Amino acid sequence: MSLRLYNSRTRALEDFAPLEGNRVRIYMCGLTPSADPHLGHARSMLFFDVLRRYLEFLGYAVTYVQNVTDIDDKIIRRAADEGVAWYEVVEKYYGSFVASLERLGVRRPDVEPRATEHVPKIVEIIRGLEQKGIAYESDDGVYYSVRAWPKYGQLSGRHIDELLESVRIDASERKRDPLDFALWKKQKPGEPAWESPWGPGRPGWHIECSAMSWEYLGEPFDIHGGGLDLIFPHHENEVAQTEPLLAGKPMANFWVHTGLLFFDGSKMSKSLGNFVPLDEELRRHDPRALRTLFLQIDYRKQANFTVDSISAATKGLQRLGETLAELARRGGVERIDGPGALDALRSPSPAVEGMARAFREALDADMNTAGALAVLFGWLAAARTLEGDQAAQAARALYGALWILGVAPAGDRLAAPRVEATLDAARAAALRSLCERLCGYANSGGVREWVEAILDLRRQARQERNWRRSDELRDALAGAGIVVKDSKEGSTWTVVD
RNA sequence: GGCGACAUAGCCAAGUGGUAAGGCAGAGCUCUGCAAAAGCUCCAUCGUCGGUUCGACUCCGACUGUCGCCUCCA
Repeated sequence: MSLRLYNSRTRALEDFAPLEGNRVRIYMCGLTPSADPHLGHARSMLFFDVLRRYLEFLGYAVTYVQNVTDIDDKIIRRAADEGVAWYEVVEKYYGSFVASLERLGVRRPDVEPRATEHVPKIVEIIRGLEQKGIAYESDDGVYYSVRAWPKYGQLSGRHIDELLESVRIDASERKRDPLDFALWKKQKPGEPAWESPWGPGRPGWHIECSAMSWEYLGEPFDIHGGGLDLIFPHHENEVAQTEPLLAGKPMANFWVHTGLLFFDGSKMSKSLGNFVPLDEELRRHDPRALRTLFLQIDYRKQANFTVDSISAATKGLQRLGETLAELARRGGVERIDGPGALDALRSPSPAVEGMARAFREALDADMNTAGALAVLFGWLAAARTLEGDQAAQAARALYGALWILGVAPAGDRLAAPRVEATLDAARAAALRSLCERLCGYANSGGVREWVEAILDLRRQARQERNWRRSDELRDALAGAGIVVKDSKEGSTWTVVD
């Protein structure tokens, strides 16, 4: 029983094993921060976050590198448009990206290297290619000679002659072959530049990933990831730049590509402009629900995002959380965060053995997260019958599973209903005056106190079996955005969105 | 034009050569003063047409449809 992953390099499902000992080295193509990131970016990062967690669960020591391509044509253009420096553009959009990923529970990479900080390594690689006769200098830059590398096109399944038919020839570029691409771009007036043997300039797109993966992971490394749209030309060119210097070894053992995300039927992309910025999307929806939604879709498939699909994920996740809370309560288990939750899943007790095995089998099968989630849901009914120590084991194992998927409930959900007010100012004010009217006063405590004060009145009414009064109070609260639910243990309430 | 992916119930969506996971919605029931929540139960024969096979949703072919890459893109 082991992890099998689809390898784009070989176009086959393969058993995964590290190249070296227990260490798994992953390089993920991150962002070129020239515009607001969107949900599609999040999808890729989310998947690799789960892959990373699962590899850790399996006992591997994972090194995860995700680059920032912090200089390119679009960043320069954007800076000009906004009248700011190129690095301010980078800080703005990358900062927003990082903040959004944090909300999504995506762990920070071990290293987030930037292209502009790795010019020496970039130069070194270009030098090496020059020596092999694969790179050449021209008036405006240093180019990669596509025809000098026989394997060009292998990764993405292209043929040079076919590519040639549809290539767009940019007359401004001085290259020998239309398919050649820039390794180094010589400085033009007003552009930022770094020193190099070819004079001031900047790295071309692609070379930064060759340089930084090599720098931090060594060559070859285990897994190279990215969105499917990067396979050509980006990944193809990375391979072409790196492998001539590796004496026949592949740059990365596994290439893992995530499917693209669509919004109302067409691809989300910066150039099409048909997307909602990620940070805005995260204000509208529960980040964990977004995670769940993506986990319910095969990572390699195209996925169409619609607003409706998110509510289904939200509800399902809630049920999972409710059962977990119940198991934790019965078993007397505190919230377990992080890798500490994994032991119960690694060596499961009899009560959770079946679930643990099925859960792993699903993830072993090319990270079938949808299947893994289905295992959890399917197990819920059986789990609810557990008591005492068995409930404790079940709770721990479920914590572990949810940690791998990154959708473990927030701690406060388990302890008590969410009471911290997320009410907007208008509704909070309405609530305050409601409290004043009903109770004759409103202390300065805030939403929580006001709701509790009103609920006290209602409890009284219920004790007196004054159902009419009770319902009036419930309706009044509902009018202010507070939903009350009664159970045998008492009333709970939540703020409605 | 070249290359490729996908097509499963109202929606989202796993999966396998031997008679279809799961989530949401919907229906019934339990609980409840009522409501909500929660729980239990029910709810598809897998785009079309051929072929291979004892047997196909799963393999092959054709067709139709949707989408992607070939240009910046997770």
